[in-house]
Amino acid sequence: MNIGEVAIVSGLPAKTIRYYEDIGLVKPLRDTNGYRAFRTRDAHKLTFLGRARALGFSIEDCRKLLALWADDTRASADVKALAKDHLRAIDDKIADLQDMRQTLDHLVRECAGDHRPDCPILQSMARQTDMNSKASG
Amino acid sequence: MNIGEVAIVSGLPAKTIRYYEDIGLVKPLRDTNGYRAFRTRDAHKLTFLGRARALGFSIEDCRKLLALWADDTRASADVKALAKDHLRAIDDKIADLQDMRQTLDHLVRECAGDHRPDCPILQSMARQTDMNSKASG
DNA sequence: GATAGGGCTTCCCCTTACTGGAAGGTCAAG
DNA sequence: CTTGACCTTCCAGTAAGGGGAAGCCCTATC
Repeated sequence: MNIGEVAIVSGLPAKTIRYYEDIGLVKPLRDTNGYRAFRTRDAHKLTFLGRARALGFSIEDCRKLLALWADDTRASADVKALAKDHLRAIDDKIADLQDMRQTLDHLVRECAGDHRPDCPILQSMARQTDMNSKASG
Repeated sequence: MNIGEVAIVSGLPAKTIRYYEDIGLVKPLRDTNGYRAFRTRDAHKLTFLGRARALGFSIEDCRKLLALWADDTRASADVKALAKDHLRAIDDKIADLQDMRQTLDHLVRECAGDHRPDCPILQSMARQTDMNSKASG
């Protein structure tokens, strides 16, 4: 399979596949003309990578997952630990975003959104703390 | 104020403040020794930037917000529009993360997490579609 | 055989928003 | 005069690719 075909099969852009080769995630063969020659298992690996990335795993996590996948003697506990760590990271991100969301949503609701310059959103971001107002320049 | 002091006052790392000068967000004066000399309004600007960034606004959005903040004739509608766009972007991100979270959480619950190699997490990421299984290498 | 086109190759720069570090100037204290 | 904390600039790197140039390869068509 050439890169174009494996791109269709795996659902990944050719650019991404070349990048994955660069960083050692896949090692396709080469035809005599220099073209990459992907085997079926390379395609499967790329599909795997696409799924793992879609679940938000980092490239380095994907590298570990691939190693576990390839290891018939793996313990599912190791995979689960990776997944749970990632789940926690996702939860943290969601919490951060929800904090932002709440603050911003509140400000948006407070803002009249008319032709006048008065704006609680700007006021909130400009409000100086005591610490700041003490500093004179 | 030197950069160290304004870093404390604004809560931003000195490195970040230099970067903000590089990209034109703040324009501190210079002392004869070459040190940056921040005025009170520079410090306020940096605090504003820190707040806006904490709400997740991009640097380019921050640039627009600063311009609106500086413009006494602004319409609060313009600020509100920016904020609402950003709120939508946040909502999209949260939705994406929650999708990931749900899938991953499901897989984690399915996985025994023991010494055996059988792992629904890996299986899920490795599962080939019909399209894929048709491709032979 | 020449040509057109599409696919493939490598290479380098660009993105976001900084962070780390090296090499060196400046300032106040002892 | 030295020490140490501050400041300066510049270079490189981060995550995960995307864009695009310059050029080779392959097939079809004339």
